[in-house]
Amino acid sequence: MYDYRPMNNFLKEFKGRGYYYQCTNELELSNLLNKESTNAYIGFDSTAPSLHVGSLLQIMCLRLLQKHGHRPIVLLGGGTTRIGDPSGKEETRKILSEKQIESNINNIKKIFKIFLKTNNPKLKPLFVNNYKWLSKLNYINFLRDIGRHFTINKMLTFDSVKLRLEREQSLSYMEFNYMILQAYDFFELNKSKKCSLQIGGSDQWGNIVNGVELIKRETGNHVYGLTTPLITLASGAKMGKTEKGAIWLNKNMLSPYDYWQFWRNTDDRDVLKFLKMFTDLSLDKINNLKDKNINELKILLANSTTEMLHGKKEAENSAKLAQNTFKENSTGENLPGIKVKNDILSKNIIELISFVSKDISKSEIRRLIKSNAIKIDNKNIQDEKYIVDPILFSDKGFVKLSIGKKKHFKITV
RNA sequence: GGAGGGGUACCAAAGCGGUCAAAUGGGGCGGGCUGUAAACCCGUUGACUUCGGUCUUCGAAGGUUCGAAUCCUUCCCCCUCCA
Repeated sequence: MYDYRPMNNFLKEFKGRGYYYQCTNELELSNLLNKESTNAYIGFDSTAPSLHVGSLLQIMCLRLLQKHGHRPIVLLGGGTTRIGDPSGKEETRKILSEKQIESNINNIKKIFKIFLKTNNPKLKPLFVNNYKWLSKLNYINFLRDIGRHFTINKMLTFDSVKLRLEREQSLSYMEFNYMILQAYDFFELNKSKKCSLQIGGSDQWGNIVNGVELIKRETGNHVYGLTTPLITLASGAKMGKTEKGAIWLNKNMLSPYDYWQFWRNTDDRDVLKFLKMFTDLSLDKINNLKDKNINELKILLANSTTEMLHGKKEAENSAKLAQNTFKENSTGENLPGIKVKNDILSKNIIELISFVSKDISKSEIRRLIKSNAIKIDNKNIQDEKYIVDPILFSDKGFVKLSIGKKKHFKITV
């Protein structure tokens, strides 16, 4: 029997933007979303004090959901963070202290408050912490009521488990239970928050399906799962972590300017894809942009993404700063300033750079100097013993230090 | 439990008594080209340095030796095959 009702708009856009990978029952889900405002959840890892760009796709899913009149539920896993998802992990994860997890969760919440801001009280994001219910579980009851729905035979076939076993890496009983707990989370949210949809990365498929089945068996409710593809860059690398470090979403961990730069430096081949995935620009509009100059598009991408996270003003400042730095080769007055004490300044250039960018070793600084990478006020410095002349400070009050072509600092005394 | 193979820098992988701070590839960084892209080319890639050198690294701890990543002993970990 065919159902000719049109596909739900959320799903349509979800697919159009490239978010779609798999769904447990697309047709039924489409009908449900057409019929009523639905609550949907995504769980986020709380092992770090911020989320990075790797989680952005998930966040965008919730944002899209909200745009289409459904309510996002953000699960910050105080409970499961204490255990650690074995999916994709080679080894057992370190266990964090409660205090750390609490503080992580609070920081991460800030990100969602930005992305999921709304005036409609019905669509406000719901924050839940699974520690609340997982910590109260009674072992015997849990085994009897929930555990009976899971067969070891099946659990052993899940990739997260299978891979570990195949490689003869140890998988603790604690981790083995992760998938059951995640299924239980969904069950709990279905019960208490009427949550009928779980979204996640494609690696979460197994965990999500478990939840869907558990709910069907326990309650007879039909709920759904939806997964997003793993985004790989044109270069083949995973998104989110560069060699310079993760692209964090919290301002205090990565400046808006660096965030802007991350997007500005997108590989040509990824630009349109990212515009669809990570901006609010309509798909029609993006399709019309195809022939535009690629660098214009990258700036558009950087502006849109930065504005969404850090606000219009920060986006504009970043764009302006980039313009100054790269196009006009300016003196750098808008650069983030770094205060340096006189005694460091009066030593030599190596000490100065070492102070400004403390993760570069002195040997490396020497190498950089030899390879023409260091500039003061756009002038190449070739002498290791160079000392910044105080006169340079006198007219504008600062000096621009450049390390390579992309790192620039405004040095003040 | 038995037999064998192995643990080397960010990763992969050579070296198997001195010439080893350790070949090669990937990655990173810097330079060139350009468009703050990709591709390509060149350089560089333990730390400190008064640029003469000095110090610390080859699973861990000991030992042999003028000298050890390389040989010996013990220990830890991983892999393959058999039971």
